[in-house]
Amino acid sequence: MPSGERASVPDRGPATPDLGLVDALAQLSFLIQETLTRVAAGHDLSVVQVRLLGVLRDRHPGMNDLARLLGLDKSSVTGLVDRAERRGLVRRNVNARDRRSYEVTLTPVGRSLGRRVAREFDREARRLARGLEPRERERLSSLITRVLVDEAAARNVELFPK
Amino acid sequence: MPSGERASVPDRGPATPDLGLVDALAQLSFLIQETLTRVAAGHDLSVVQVRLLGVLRDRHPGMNDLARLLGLDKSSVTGLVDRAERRGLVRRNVNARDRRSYEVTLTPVGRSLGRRVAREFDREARRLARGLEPRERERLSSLITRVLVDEAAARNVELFPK
DNA sequence: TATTGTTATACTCTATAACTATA
DNA sequence: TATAGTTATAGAGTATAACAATA
Repeated sequence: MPSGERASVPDRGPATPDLGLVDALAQLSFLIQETLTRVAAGHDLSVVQVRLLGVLRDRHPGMNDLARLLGLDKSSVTGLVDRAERRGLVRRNVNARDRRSYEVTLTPVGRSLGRRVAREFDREARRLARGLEPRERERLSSLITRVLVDEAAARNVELFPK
Repeated sequence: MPSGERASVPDRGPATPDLGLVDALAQLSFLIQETLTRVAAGHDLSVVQVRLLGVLRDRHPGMNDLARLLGLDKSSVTGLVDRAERRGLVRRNVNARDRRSYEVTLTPVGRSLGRRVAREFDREARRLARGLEPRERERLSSLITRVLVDEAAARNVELFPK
């Protein structure tokens, strides 16, 4: 049930409007995805290609593992890796122990491109929160982390790697 | 500059881990989009089709306006509306005043489908925040709204319709 | 001429089903 | 047989460029 409370800080001009939790979450997610899409596009990458670079940063999975990690069918990953390989961002290395499978790894170019995109996204995302006080940013980060931790637990997945 | 603050509330079991603002925002946006994708897919809709139904809820724009509202090229909107029209969700009505353009409107079926999807997404989104106290949900909603209000202002766009 | 919309074309992303090669 | 991966195919979604019709 949506409660009708107003914000407790009375120093925000007219009325401190609120979108409500659901609309706020939805619109925020579009804003973040749009930001990521824009940053990625600046390097001729799609969001899923950026995810691929991110997943490979500290892993060298096979195509099947990659499919699981990205939540895609393995046949989708074939094309994804094809295109990234054509651009010299990743490599399929033969796996000596199981000749059916590969080890997909980042090339130096892919790694550095991934880093650059991550850095830019970091900057843009912080820019979006520039209107919040440091304490508020902490609170926001903490509340969102709580939501993500709960969901990870519900899915029996670990949110914090290593 | 990334500040190194730890969470200030010391009452969460082991250590109150925090993803940091940027990762939290990114992962949250993927979680929300995944949720929306799943709900939409349950009705054989894509996220952009859901957005189309949403945009048409209280508007009857032309194809060009629609392109602007959705942030797409008008040629992309042609296919989008084609597919929705084929399914009986929207209609292209001739515009008597300008015979070059249409008025795109929801059919009753499209309107009711949009409502159903919105209701389901609402439920799922609330479910994601079920681990937060009511006061915390308010705070989260308020902080996100602040971010969105600031960004809307920066873009000179109005966030609250009507 | 300018605007509204479509068409032609091309590419990415995605899935399902059938296939190959290896285990 | 079971698993890892690819191929064939199909379709959504997107953009650019060229076009038609209307203003």
